[in-house]
Amino acid sequence: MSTKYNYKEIEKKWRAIWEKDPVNPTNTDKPKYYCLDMFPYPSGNGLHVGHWRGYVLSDVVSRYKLLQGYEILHPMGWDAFGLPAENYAIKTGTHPSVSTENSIRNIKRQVNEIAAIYDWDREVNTTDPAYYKWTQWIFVQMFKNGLAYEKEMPLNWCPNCKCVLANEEATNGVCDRCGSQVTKKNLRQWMLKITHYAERLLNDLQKLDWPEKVKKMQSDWIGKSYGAEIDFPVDGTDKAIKVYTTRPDTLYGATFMVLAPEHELIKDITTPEYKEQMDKYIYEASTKSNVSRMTDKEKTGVFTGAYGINPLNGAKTPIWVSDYVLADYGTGAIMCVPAHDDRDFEFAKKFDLPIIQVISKDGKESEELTEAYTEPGIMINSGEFNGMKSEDAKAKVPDYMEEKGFGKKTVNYKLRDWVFSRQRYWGEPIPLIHCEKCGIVPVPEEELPVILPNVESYKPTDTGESPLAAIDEWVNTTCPCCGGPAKRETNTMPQWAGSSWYFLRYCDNHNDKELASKEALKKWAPVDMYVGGIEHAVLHLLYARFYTKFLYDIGVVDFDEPFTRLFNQGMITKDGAKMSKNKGNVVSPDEMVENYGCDSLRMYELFIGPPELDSEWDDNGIDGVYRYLNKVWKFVDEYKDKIIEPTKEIEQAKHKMIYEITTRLEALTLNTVISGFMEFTNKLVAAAKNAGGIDKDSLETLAILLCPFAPHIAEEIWQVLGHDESVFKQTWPKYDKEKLKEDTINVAVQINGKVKANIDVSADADKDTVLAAAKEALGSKLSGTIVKEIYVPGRICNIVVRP
RNA sequence: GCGGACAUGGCGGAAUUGGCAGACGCGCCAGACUUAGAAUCUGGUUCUUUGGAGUGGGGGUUCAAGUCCCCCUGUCCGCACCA
Repeated sequence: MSTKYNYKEIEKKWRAIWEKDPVNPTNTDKPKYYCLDMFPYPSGNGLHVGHWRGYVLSDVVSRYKLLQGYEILHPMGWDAFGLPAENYAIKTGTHPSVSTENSIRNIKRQVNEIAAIYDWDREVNTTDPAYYKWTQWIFVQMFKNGLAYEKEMPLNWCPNCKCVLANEEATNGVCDRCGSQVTKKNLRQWMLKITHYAERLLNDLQKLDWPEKVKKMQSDWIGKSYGAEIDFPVDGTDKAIKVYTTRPDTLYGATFMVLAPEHELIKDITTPEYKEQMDKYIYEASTKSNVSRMTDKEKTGVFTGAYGINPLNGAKTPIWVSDYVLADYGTGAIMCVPAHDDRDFEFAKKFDLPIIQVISKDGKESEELTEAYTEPGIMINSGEFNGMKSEDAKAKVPDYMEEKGFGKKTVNYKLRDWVFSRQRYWGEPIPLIHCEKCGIVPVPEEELPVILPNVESYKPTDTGESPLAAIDEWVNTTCPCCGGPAKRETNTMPQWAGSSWYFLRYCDNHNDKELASKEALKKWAPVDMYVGGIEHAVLHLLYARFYTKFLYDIGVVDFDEPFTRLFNQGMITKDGAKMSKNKGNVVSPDEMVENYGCDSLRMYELFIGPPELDSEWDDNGIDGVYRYLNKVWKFVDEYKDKIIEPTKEIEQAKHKMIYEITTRLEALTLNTVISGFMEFTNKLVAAAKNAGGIDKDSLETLAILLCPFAPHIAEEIWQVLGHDESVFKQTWPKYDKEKLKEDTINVAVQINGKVKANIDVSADADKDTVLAAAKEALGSKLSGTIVKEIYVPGRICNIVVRP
C-alpha cells in the first residue's frame, strides 16, 4: 500500500472488479428492496453535477439496504421519446432514433461514472418497440375498458410545439416544456378518463410516505369540493339551467346567473334583442388566449335577455354570459350571490345588478356593503332559515332542496380528463384503426407493437395533424374486424405514457409475453423508495398512480399505489441559478471525477446541503471531503500495523460513530452523515493516538460505514486490512448502547439562565450532588436569595436567584 | 388574491425537538515544512468598548426560546376567476 491516496488507481481497479463480480447478488431468498431513480431523458447535453445528486442519494440508500441484508433492485433506463430529439431531427435530418441512441451512449457513460450499483441487464428504453409494445397494450386495455375516448373540445394548444397539451402541462397558461403562451384550439382528441379515479387518487394519498408538499399539490390539483346542484327554470320556457355552488346557504341572495360562453343553452334562451351582441361576445371569448382569459380580471359580460327563477323563493334573476365562468367545471353555469362572493360582487357593481345580503356577522343587515362578506355568520333575509348559523344552513338548504326536488348535494373535482394524443412524430403510435363500417377498432394485441414508421419530414403541422398522417402506405390499412379498408390513428402518445409504467418493466424487462410476469412483480413491486425532482409532483407522479390503479383493476398488478416512499432531492444551483448550457453555469461531473475522484464527488454531493433543499455549488467545497478521504487513508495506513486491544476510549469512539452515522442515515439527513464522518473519525484518530494503536475491528467498522458513500476507497481499505471478499458482503455494524455511555459528563451551570461555569460530574450523580458541585464552582458569583434550582441530568443546571 | 415553506457568522450549514447557539466544511489569519511557491500539517476564526450582545424585526409564555404562541417584514415555491 502506497502512503498516498491514489484515487485514480483505486477507482479504476475496483470498477473492473465490480464489473466482473457485481456486489449486489441476485436470485437470493433475502427480502427485497426496490430503490428507483426517476429515469432521465437522454439529452444530448449530458449530465451536470445536479443530476448526480439524486442518483448518489438513491445509490447510498441501495448500498445501505444491501448491507442490511436486502436483495436490491436498483435499475436505470431512458425516457427517450420526446421533443428535443424530434426538433433535432427537423434541424439536421438525423432520425430521432439515431440521435437518441447517441445520447444514450454518452449519458450512460456519464451515469457509469457515479459507480451506482445499477443492474444494466434490466435497462429499459421507452422507444424500444419491445418496450412500447406494452405501452400500447396498456392503452388498448384502457380503450376496451371504456377509459379512452375521443372528444372534440377547446384544448390547450402550444403554438410553438404545435401540439395539444394536457391541463397538467399548461399550468399558468404556459407550455410546461417551452414556456410559450398556450392558446385554445377546438380539436378532436383522445382522452383518458383519469377523472374516473379522482376519488381514489385523492383518498389513497394518505397511504403514501411522500413529502406533505407533494401530497398537497396532488390533492389541490384533484380539487375536490362539496356543494349542490340546483335547477333554475328559465322563465317562460320549459328549459332549466343547472348550476353548481359550494354555497347553497346563500341561495336567497342569488340575484343573477352567469353562463360560460360555451354553455349550450345560450342560443336557446338569448332574446333577439341581445343576439348580435351575444354572438360577438362568444366569438371573442373563443379566440381569447388562455392567459388573457386568466389575467384579465376586469369582468366582461352580456345579458341574454332571459331570466331564471330562483326555486327557493321564486325570484326572477337575470341570466348573463361571462368568460369568468368556466365551461368545463361544475355545470358551466353559476348562481351569483354578489353579497358573499368577490367575483360576483365585482360583476354586480360593474353591471349595476342588485345585491342582497343574506349572511351577516351579528345577524343585522349592513347599511351598504363595500365588499363581499365571505365569512360564515348568521342567516338573514332567508325566509325559514333566518337566524340559523350559515355553516348549519350549508347542510340544511340542500336537504330542503332534495325534499322539494329542485336540487341535490354533489361533489366536484378540478381534475379534468387527460388529453392523451399528440400531433408529433417521436412518440408511441396510438394503436387504433378507424373503419367506416366498424368504427374505431383497437389493433389486435398479437399485432402489437404498431411500429413507428419512418417519415420524410418530421415537421409538425399547424392543422393539428401528426406528421404520420402524410404516410399513406402506413395510414391505409385493413380493418381487423371486417377486413375492409381502414385508416390508422395518426396521433402519438404524450411522453408521459412510457414513464407511467416503466417501474413495472424493470421487474421483468425481457418478458415478451407480458409487460411483466406475476412472479417478478410479486417479488419486486411496488417501489419502496423513489428518488427524483419535485417537478413531477402532479405530472408523472399522478399519471403513474392512475396507470397503477387501472392495472390493479384489470388484475395485472396486485397493488394500487406504485411508489410507497418518495424523496424529492433539491436542485444544485450555480450563481444562484439552475444549471443550464444557455446560462453557461454548468459544472461537469466528469471534470470533478478527474480531479478529485468519484468517491469525493459522491461525498460532496451529499455534504453540500440538506438533500431535500436546493444547494449552491461551491467550487472549493469538494476540497473538504477530498481532504477527509485522504485523512482516512493516512489513518488506516498508519495504524494497520499497530493493532492492539481497544481501549475504552477507542470503543466509545467506535460505537458513537456507528450510532451517529446509522441514525442520521436512517433519517436521510445525509449532509450530517458526512459531517458526522469527519467529526467521529477525528475522535477515533485521537483515541488511537492516545493508545498508540487501534484494534482491527475499529478500522474495519470505519470501512464498512464508509462503503455506501465512498465505495472504492472502502473496498481498498477492506482489502488492505486483509480481506479477500468484498466489503459489500459484510453486514452493517451494530452499536452497543452501554458503550455509548460516558463516565463523567460536563454540565453547564447557569445563574438565571446565563452560563457562568462548567463542571464535570459523574454520569450517575444525583441532583443534590450536582448542585453542590455547581455552587462550589460558582463561588462568589452566586449571591442573593436562591428561589429555584433546576437540574436537567446530563445537560444543564440552572440556579434562579433574586438579589 | 389564496395556500405552503423558509429566514442562524464572510459563505454552505449544525443544534439530541424547550436545555451551553455556531458542530462539520469552505474561506480567511497565523505558524511549521520549503531557496520559493503549490501541496500538506498545526493553531485561530460570531460580534464586541472584555462588561456584555447575539439566530430577519417587535411582543409574549417559561427557571430556560433558533426551537412554542401572537403581530410584522423579506425571500422562495405551488395554485390562480374552480363558484
